Amino acid sequence: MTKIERAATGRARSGRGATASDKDVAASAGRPRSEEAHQAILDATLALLGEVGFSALTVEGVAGRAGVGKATIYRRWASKLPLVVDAFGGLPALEDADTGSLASDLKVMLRSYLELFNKTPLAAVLPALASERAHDPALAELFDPVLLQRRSPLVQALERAVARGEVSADLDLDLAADLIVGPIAVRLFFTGRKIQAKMVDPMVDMALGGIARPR
Amino acid sequence: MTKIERAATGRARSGRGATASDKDVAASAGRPRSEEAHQAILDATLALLGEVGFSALTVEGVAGRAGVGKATIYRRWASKLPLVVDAFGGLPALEDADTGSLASDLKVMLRSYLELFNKTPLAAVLPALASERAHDPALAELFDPVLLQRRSPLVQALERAVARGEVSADLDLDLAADLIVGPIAVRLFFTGRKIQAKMVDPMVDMALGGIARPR
Amino acid sequence: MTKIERAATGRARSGRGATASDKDVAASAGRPRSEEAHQAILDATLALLGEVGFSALTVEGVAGRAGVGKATIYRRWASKLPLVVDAFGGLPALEDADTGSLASDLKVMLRSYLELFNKTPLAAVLPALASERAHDPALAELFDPVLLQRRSPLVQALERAVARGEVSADLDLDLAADLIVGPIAVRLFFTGRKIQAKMVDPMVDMALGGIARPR
Amino acid sequence: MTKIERAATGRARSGRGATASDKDVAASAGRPRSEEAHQAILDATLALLGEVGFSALTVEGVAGRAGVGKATIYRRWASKLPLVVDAFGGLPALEDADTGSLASDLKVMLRSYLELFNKTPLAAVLPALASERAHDPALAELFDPVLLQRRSPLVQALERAVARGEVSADLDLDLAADLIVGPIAVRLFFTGRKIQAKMVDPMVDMALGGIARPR
DNA sequence: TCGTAAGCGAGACGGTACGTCGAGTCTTGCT
DNA sequence: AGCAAGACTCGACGTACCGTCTCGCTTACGA
Repeated sequence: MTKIERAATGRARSGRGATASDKDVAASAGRPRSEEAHQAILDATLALLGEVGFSALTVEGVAGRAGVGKATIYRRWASKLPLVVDAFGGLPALEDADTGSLASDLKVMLRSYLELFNKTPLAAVLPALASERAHDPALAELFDPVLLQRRSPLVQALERAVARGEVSADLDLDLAADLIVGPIAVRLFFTGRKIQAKMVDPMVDMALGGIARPR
Repeated sequence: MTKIERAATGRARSGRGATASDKDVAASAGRPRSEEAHQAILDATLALLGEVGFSALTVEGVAGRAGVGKATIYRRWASKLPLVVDAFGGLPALEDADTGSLASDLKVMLRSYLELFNKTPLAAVLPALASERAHDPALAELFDPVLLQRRSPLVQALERAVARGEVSADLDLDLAADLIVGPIAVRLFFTGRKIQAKMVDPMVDMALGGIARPR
Repeated sequence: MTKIERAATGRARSGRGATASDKDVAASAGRPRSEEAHQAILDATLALLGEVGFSALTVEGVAGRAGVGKATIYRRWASKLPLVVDAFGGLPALEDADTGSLASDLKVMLRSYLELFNKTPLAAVLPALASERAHDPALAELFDPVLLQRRSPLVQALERAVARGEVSADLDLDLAADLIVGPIAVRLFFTGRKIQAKMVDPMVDMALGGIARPR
Repeated sequence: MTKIERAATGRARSGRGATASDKDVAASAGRPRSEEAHQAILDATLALLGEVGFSALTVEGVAGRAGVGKATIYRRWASKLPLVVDAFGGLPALEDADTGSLASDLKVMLRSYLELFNKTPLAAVLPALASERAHDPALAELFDPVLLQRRSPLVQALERAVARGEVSADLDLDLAADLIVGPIAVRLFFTGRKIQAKMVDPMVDMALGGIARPR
């Protein structure tokens, strides 16, 4: 009732006759959720992920660190998993680089991405979420689009290479993307050592040139 | 550690022949540990890993399923992590195949390995352990040798290919191995779909031939 | 306190006549408190007291039942205790009866009071408030005058009996009142059974005549 | 366990020596419950009842004070109510006194009982339990027998008085008992003042002699 | 007649306690 | 000394209310 009136007013104001796209519906009864608390929670989550890792992360700990009641967290996220997915989604992703050649695009992108692994809890979060994904379809639904979006610059670089004729037009781009990041994933998951920036060139070169000696 | 204990116990029980000189003296006062219980615990662990996944696996549950007291588990493993590592170590690994060509070696090996993912909790366990590894150096120490050993057939196949001249002698074999299994790892960790056997050929071909169109 | 406010508001709304001199000045800026909400809250409180009892009574529940925001309750009462005291104060009390003899006065009064126990949440509220009273002096201050007022018809009946010469002039009337209602209190607090109306006569007779056989 | 103790006591009292049929079989699998913890919990409960009262008593507080985990409390009592009933049952009760006359029996008994009100949390616990009793039949079942047993010395004193001819043989002893303790109950529940020892004599005298002036 | 100040329902806020669960340890009596 | 059973302390879980605090709104008064 009130809601309808308000929505109507809003629409009237924006003077866009039938604009179906009104997103701000549903609007508020009661006190609105605190954007401040929201951010404090995500920040605390990332901080603690970096400090104690995923499995030792407790909702209670996040609440304490964020200066927030537990209920305020549970009002927004059903459990620590979607919370971590959301926090993870806020971390920087692959940054596209368009240098004119596939090899150098990839090298620039991967090198700067590797830096993120050393600056953010990314390395701790990724395997943990991957692990939970398997047994929790609801998590998969949250997690997958985030992942997809994060690797899209990689696919774009490959598409540019196709356009340039650097790679064959009937290449399976998805598989190619997996091949490029594969070694990083393997070493991230199964190795303690930090992955060194100088590994990027051999990785990219081998992925592009292949293992087998060209006859 | 656990393996050593098991080996020692096993030896003590079975062969009395050469034993006097053995170093595993100290041996038994009191009742020896039950090999039966040991195996029941590992079996229950694998069964539950498959059913509920790693994060919902509880020591209490394992004890119940194995018909064993909790203390009997803690007497052998310090916590659920080394227990799972041990159980994981009991799963079948890559099986070497020597067919005369690198491509077909790899295809045979990967195809049969993919089958294991569908038959065992491997797919559930690997990412979970990888995730814990990061924040638990003690776990890394247990886990890494197991991993290394499991991929050794892959490296051997590559070494044979070097010997045959199929690949260049100065190839970084470790990196090559990562490149080959990379796409599988990526899809295992970040995808819900089971990896299909028919993906193996394109994967191996792309890894061997490279992404870039040979000029 | 609350009563004073209510009275003041009521007067302010209706009569404008004699008001200038009234002390309840300061009066209104802004919207006056809703008498409707006030009553809805008290009604909801009594209803819920009857349904779920005192300890399961929540302010949130009262607000919900009364169709009122929590703040509207806290604006009027500091907590659920004074609220319940107020609600309790609205329940009917002992009703004086002047029949000419102490015995029959008491029997009439107690009989009709017992009926209230079966029709109102009185039986649930009294022990609860008594229990809180002990550790909450502020509550005592609210509660005691209400109690005193409620039993005054009893004392008046006794005073009439003194005047008539039915009882000795130097009788401790307060103690006598306690003796009369004592058995009801004991049974109310420590017994599940409803107190039956037919118990009233023996109770009063025994209180008046005493336990000991007159020699 | 408490039940067992009570049953045991009962049996011992009824002195049926040879009950071979001991029901407490079932006996031990696993570690037996710690009698030490049991007592520590009851002690902590009584201490806290005295300090903060019933409604501010928390299970968490009891656990902390007793140096015990919460689960250890919940393993024995379903909630704080039965716990408090049990603790209450451990408090001293009316102590029988046989002086040869009803009046002096009662005066001695009540006087020493009043002392308990000042030394134990009795005064805080009784109204609280009475209040909860109403809406919790399970509690009533625990609470009633304890109450009954606690007032039995009073009934016994009355029975002796009947035997002696001090009171009429067809007196309703239960009602008489209620009349005697009635004033104490009323003042306990509805008055802040401690009940003074010197009130005992007038109370007993009025209960025995009656309110009405003997004609 | 209109501004303004308080009241209104709604519901989020930081907290505290709830009752449950599992971790890892300890204590039974038995083997 | 190992075994199954199960109680132990501890600490996190997710829920429910507490009493307080915005929200956007209504409502009456006094300028």
